[in-house]
Amino acid sequence: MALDHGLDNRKLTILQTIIKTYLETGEPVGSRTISKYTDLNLSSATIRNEMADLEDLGYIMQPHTSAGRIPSDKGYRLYVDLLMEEKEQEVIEMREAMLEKADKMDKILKQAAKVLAVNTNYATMISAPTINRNKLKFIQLSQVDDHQIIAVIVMEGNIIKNKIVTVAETLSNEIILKLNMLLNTTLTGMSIEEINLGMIARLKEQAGIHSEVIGDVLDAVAATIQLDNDMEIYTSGATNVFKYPELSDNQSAQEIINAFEEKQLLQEIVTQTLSQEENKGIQVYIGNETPVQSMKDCSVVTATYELGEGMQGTIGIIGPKRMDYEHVMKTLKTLMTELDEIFHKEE
Amino acid sequence: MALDHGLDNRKLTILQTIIKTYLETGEPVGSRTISKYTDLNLSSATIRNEMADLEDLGYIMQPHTSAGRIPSDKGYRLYVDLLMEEKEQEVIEMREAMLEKADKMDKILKQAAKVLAVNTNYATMISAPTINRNKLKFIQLSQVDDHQIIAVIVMEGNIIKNKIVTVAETLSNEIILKLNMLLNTTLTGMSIEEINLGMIARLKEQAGIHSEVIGDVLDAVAATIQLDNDMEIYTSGATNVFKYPELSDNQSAQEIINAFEEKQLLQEIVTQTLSQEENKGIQVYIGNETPVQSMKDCSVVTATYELGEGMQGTIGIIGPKRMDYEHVMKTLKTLMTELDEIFHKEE
DNA sequence: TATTAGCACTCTTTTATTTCGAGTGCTAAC
DNA sequence: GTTAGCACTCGAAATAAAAGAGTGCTAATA
Repeated sequence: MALDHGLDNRKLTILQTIIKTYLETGEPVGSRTISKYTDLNLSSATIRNEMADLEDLGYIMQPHTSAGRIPSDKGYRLYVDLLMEEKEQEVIEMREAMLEKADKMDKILKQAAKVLAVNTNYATMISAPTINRNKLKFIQLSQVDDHQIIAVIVMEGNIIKNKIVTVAETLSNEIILKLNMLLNTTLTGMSIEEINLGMIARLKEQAGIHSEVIGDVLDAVAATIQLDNDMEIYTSGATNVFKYPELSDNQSAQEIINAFEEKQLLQEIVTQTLSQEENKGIQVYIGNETPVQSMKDCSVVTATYELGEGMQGTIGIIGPKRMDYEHVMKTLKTLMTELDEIFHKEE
Repeated sequence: MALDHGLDNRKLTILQTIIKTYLETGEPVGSRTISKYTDLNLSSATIRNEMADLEDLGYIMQPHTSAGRIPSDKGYRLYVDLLMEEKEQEVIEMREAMLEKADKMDKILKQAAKVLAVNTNYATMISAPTINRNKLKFIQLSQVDDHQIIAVIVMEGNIIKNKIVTVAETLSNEIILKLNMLLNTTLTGMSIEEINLGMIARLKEQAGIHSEVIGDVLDAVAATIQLDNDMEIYTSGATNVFKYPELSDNQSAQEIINAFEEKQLLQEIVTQTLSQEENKGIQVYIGNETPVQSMKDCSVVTATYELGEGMQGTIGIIGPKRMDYEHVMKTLKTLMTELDEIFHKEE
């Protein structure tokens, strides 16, 4: 689709030049610079006229009179939308770096976040896939000692959770064996959403005198699996924000880094991203568009990756508004592909 | 023991006043301030003479001529050593805050770090107990699917580790049962250190045709348990460093926060702390005394907590050199006690 | 002999003033 | 429609001046 901005080619070129230059330098861009670095062959005066127009249209702004222009959020938005149109791909040797140390999913993701941060020079986050609709693959109770049972739950994708349940009575081996059989035959292949009260009631019934234990265990299982319980989020490169004066100055650095430490706020970004219906691709939040107020001076680029069966996680990059969108989007796409392949091969 | 500084009472009072005042204000302390705020009833001139002496002795220093004095590392050291002598305790309602959300150890520790950070306004870290000498409580293999076995390992203190092992051949239920028996009878109650090659050889022998599996599994177990693999470290309040101008200014903030994100360096502090023989108590590293160079402008206070059986972890507080040592040490002691009790009750 | 008042001196911090230059908007000419 | 030219604006950097906090030293004092 062609984008519906009311700009002729020349204005567009000028706008793009302003943005690109500003991305590099971080300094307001003046008319002379543009007249020199485009092949439009226009004098600075002409450029000035066009810039005045662009400012009227809201695409650029002046920090103060007699300064050059910087892109407004609207300007960035147009730029990004234009970028989105040209789909490109280019595989780099990310995978190597990622697989090197990776054996389990959490390590892969941790590593991916780091690779991404180093690669882009921005702060990055990756959320582990939410397992809401993910299926139970295997569940096992084992007696640890007289009053403690450990429940190990393996989900599709080899995500492992465990939980220690304290029970009042000591259970014999046979009983535990029976409970395991019962749990596995009933629950294996089900998603968390599908395990409802009726099913639990039926299970309890079948468990007979041990219905209490089953209840406790199921509660524990549910609690353990529950995604909102603790959505794992891996981050890296938070200190990259110091590389951009416009972020490191004020207390914005503090706010951003705090968000990265507490992870509470990052979670909101994830939730927001996953809730978008057409989330196949990449989303860009510029300035105030971000779901999290403390990042209103940043841009946030997110992407969703799939593990099949409705399992999906989010990758996010947080940087200054003058982020190198082109590079970021390309890198993100690559990473998504890589993750897809790694996880599908692993399984 | 009385400390062996060569200071008379008056000098000591003056030094302490300088330090305390500086802790509060962060500004160099002048002679007039001291003459006013002590009950020594001395004029500023006299104080000045004493201060000149103290400076000669290396306890205080001037940032520049005609500024007040600030404590030197040596001055802090004396102050801290004096504090160490007066043992105090005071139980506050930390436990509530900590137990509220805590069900597993990692959550308790995470929460503890947070509570501590909020309580002190410094950056905090807690390392999960290293399980080097910790004993195996229970081990269980389960078949997840045709070619994958999950090994769940429970250590003393209910620390749970798991690992998926891929096997070439499909194993029958009976065989897995047998292997479980074998592993548990042989290994339960042993510490990681005690599991040596001879034992592994014997196990393999007993496993007969499945010796290969046993070997793989044991390797996995060893790898999983190995502490250097990944020492878990929980942190909180890294952004507290912004509260102290002397840390937030330069790039020191960046370095510290980076250390907190990467955790690599924090690990060194932990290792260092745990390697001290007389580590029962609290250790204070002032400025250059710290094991980690990037924290040379900070003070690091560490404490060791015990979970019995040689399992121990470290709690650390990182803040400016003008840290409120008194409060920190008191809080740390309380927290240690709390942790001890919580863990010993839980078990 | 220990303490103190007094004073000149030092060095940072703050504030005010100046200068410089990048960039603009406007006008008039091409 | 484009451009050269010019006066004007405003921030940033440079410079200068003033203020203040604190010291070290000397000489007087108890």
